[in-house]
Amino acid sequence: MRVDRPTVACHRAAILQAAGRLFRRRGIAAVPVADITREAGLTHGAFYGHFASKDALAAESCRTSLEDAAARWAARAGQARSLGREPIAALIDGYLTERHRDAPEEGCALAALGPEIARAGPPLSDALGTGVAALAAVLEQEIARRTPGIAETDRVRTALAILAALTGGIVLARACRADPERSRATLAGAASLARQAAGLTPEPP
Amino acid sequence: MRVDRPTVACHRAAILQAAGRLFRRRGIAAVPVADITREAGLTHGAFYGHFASKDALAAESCRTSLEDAAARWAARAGQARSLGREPIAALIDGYLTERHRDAPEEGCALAALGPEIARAGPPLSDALGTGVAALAAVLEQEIARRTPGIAETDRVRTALAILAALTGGIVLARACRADPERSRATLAGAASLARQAAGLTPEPP
DNA sequence: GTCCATTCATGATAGCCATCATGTAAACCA
DNA sequence: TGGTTTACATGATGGCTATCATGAATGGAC
Repeated sequence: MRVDRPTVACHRAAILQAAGRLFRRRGIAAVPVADITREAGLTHGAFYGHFASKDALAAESCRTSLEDAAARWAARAGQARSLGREPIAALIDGYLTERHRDAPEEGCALAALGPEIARAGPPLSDALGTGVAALAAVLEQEIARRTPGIAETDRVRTALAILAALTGGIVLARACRADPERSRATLAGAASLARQAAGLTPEPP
Repeated sequence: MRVDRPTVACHRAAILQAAGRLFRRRGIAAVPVADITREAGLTHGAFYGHFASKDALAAESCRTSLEDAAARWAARAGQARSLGREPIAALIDGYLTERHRDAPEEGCALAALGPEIARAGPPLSDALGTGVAALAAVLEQEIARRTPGIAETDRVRTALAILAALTGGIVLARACRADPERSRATLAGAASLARQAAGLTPEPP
């Protein structure tokens, strides 16, 4: 049974979205193609009409997941600014939450899949590099806005330091999730750290 | 062919060490049991005499990898102190290196396998939690030594913040390894951040 | 020195999974 | 509206891998 053109685009998008969620929750290697298509409302046979291989899907999924995240970051920063709040603090507080820790399928692909993707070959790992650059660019822009005369070296380093604190905070909070108090302390500690890196006060509740 | 008792212990240790290296380089799911035993100088048939399952091996490997790392941290801190150097700075500088970034098989299991292990079931993920606690304990002890009157809450939070910066720094540096300059900037930025968290000066060449 | 338990190697077994082959029905085009 | 193309479903296929079964040979206890 054939379907019309818009539906085809819909199916492709559904596969991509299902893959993004399943990969982030269970890891790329642990998710069979059939699970992805089932989640998208199709069967495994439909897959290879939309993507050349599971690897190709993983690369595209990684790219779009991180680009979407960067777009959300930019939107959140803009919204914070229009409400008179500090944009970088808004990004930090939105990232280092228990909700993000507990729902990797809706969260950052860098924190959920960074090591697995970094080990992979160039098609996949390149997508990760591009995505990291996009996230860092959002932070750099906010840093430049806040400190107009900052040297490029410092701006880049600061953005990457914040990103490292965010990523590490979630990875570590997930790693010690069996000890809820320690896990919460991790989120709080990493948030203070990221604020310090950004030149903000450690605590603003 | 049977072997004597010390050799049996040797074989078991060789499997454990080979597993630790291969898991950290390629990921747990991506390493077949046969590769591990071959690296240990045996064949796949020998495996189940030493470990109940691949999962059991992974859990023990995770535990010993992280406990060894904690012991190395403690040793490095002690050595730094006896040389008149700041122990926490020595740990930070020893961790956030290009060598560590490029040789995950010799490095920290938390940075290499954190997300994969955190997704796993209790036997494995518990080992990760225990290991994180051991690493954090080393940092806490050094923090207490440097700031004797520090409140426990602050000590725990600071230790976890440093650990998050270290972990995130390596994960991020590996994620953008295709851009060497950015990757180096990540290591430098994360190191400054970790020093700040520890209350040290950002830069001591 | 003999016998038995044990350790390892070789060789199944069985399940999972990525990918391909085929058929069908509907969409698109003239 | 009829023919062709296309998207999907069903059903192989082949490779990989965890685990088990068997056998040989040696260490260790008496």
